Amino acid sequence: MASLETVLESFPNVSPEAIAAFKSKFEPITFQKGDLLEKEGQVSNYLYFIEEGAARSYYIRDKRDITISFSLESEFVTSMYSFVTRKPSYEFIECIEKSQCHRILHEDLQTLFLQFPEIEHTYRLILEKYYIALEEQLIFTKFKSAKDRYLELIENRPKIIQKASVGQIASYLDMSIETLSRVRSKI
Amino acid sequence: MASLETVLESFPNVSPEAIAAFKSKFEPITFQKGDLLEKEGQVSNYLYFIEEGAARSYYIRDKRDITISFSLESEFVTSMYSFVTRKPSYEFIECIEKSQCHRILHEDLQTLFLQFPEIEHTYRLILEKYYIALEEQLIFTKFKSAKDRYLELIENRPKIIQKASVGQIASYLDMSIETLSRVRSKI
DNA sequence: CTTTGTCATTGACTAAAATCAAATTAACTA
DNA sequence: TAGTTAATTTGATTTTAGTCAATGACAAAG
Repeated sequence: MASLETVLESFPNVSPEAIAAFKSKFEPITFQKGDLLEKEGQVSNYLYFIEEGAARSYYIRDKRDITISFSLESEFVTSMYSFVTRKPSYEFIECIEKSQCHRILHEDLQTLFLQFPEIEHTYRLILEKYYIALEEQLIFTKFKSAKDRYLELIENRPKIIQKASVGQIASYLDMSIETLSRVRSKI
Repeated sequence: MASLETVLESFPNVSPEAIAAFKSKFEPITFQKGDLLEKEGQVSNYLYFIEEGAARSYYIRDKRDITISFSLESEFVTSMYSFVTRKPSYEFIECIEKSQCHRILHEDLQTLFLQFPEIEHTYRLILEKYYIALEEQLIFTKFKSAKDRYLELIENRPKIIQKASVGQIASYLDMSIETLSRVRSKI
C-alpha cells in the first residue's frame, strides 16, 4: 500500500510547494463495501485515490451488470469519460470492500493545473500510465479461450481474484459465471 | 480531413508562439500502403499525425496477426507503450493505404513541454480524448455476439470497413474471418 | 437453531463461433 | 489477357461457451 503522499512524491521535479498545494486539495473519505463513488447519469466531479481498499467500475446493459475494471489500493479512479467531458457518466463505481480514499474536485484540479504546470505534468505522466494499462487490458480481452483470460488475470492482478465475486470477475473476463466456475475447477 | 494546423489551433488558450514552435517540430512524411511506422522490438521515437490515409496497429501472437486498433485521418498514432516507457514496442503499425503524415520526435516533444506548459496542457487534453476512446473500445469488445460487434463498428467507425481487409477487421472484432464473412452476408 | 436469500457449483442441453476444407472471386504479374 | 496467387465466401463438422435448471454452501434474519 502506497499513500497518496508517497505517490505524489514519486514523481520527479515537483516542487515542495506544488506537492503541498496538491495535497491540500485532497479530502480524505471512507467508503463502506457497496458504497457508490460514481453513479450513472451524474456528472463525475471527483478524482479518487484509493489508499486502501478496492473499487469496481461497471455499467448496466440489458439489465445486466457488466464490470469494466477494478481499481486497487494506490490507484486513482474516476469515471473518466464524465470527469473529462463534464457529461453524465454511463458507469457506476462501487467499493467492493471498506476503502480509505482521498478525492479532489475537478474544479480544484483544473485550478492547480493553471497554478502549477508541474502538477499538470505529473497528471499527464499518470494519465499515460493509465492509458498504457488500458491498452494492455484491451489486448487481454483478445485472448482466445476463457481459460487463457482467467490465467492472464491470475498472473497480472491476482488480488482481484481474492477481492471480487465470481459474477464480477466473470463479466470482467467476458464469460458466464458458470464458465468461470468450470475454468476454476480445472485449475 | 483536418490538417495538423487546424487540429492544433482548435485548442483554446494556446499562444501563436507555442503553435508555431509546435508546428515547426513536425516533419511531413509520406507512407505507401504497407509501410511500417513502428516495428515490434524497436523503441518508438515518433508521434505521428495522419493528415490523410489510415494506419493499423497490430501484434503477433502464435504466428497470428491481431489488430489492436485502426487510426484514420486527423488522428494521432504511435506505439504508446513504447513511446512513453522508452522500451521496445510490442506492436507494429502499418499504413493500410497511402498516407500523408506529420511526425514529431519524442525528444522534441518533451522539450516543447518544458518550454511551453500550454503545449503539455494541449497534449494532456488530447491524451484524455484518446483515453476515453480506448475505454469506449473496451466496452465494445464486451458486446456479446459477433453480429452486434460488427454492427457497432458500422455505426461508429464505418470508414474502417471500407479501408481494412476482412482479416484485419475480423481480428479487431475478435472473431474468425469466416464468422465475419457470414455476419456480413446476413447484413 | 431454522428459515430465507444469495452466491457458487455442477449437470444437461443448446447455441454460437472456430476450425478445416473446398470453391469462388479478386488482385497482381508477366 | 492469361496465369498465378491471395483473399473471401460457403459448406460441413467440431469445439467452446452460454443458457437453463437443480443442488449445495454460507450468511444474515427471524
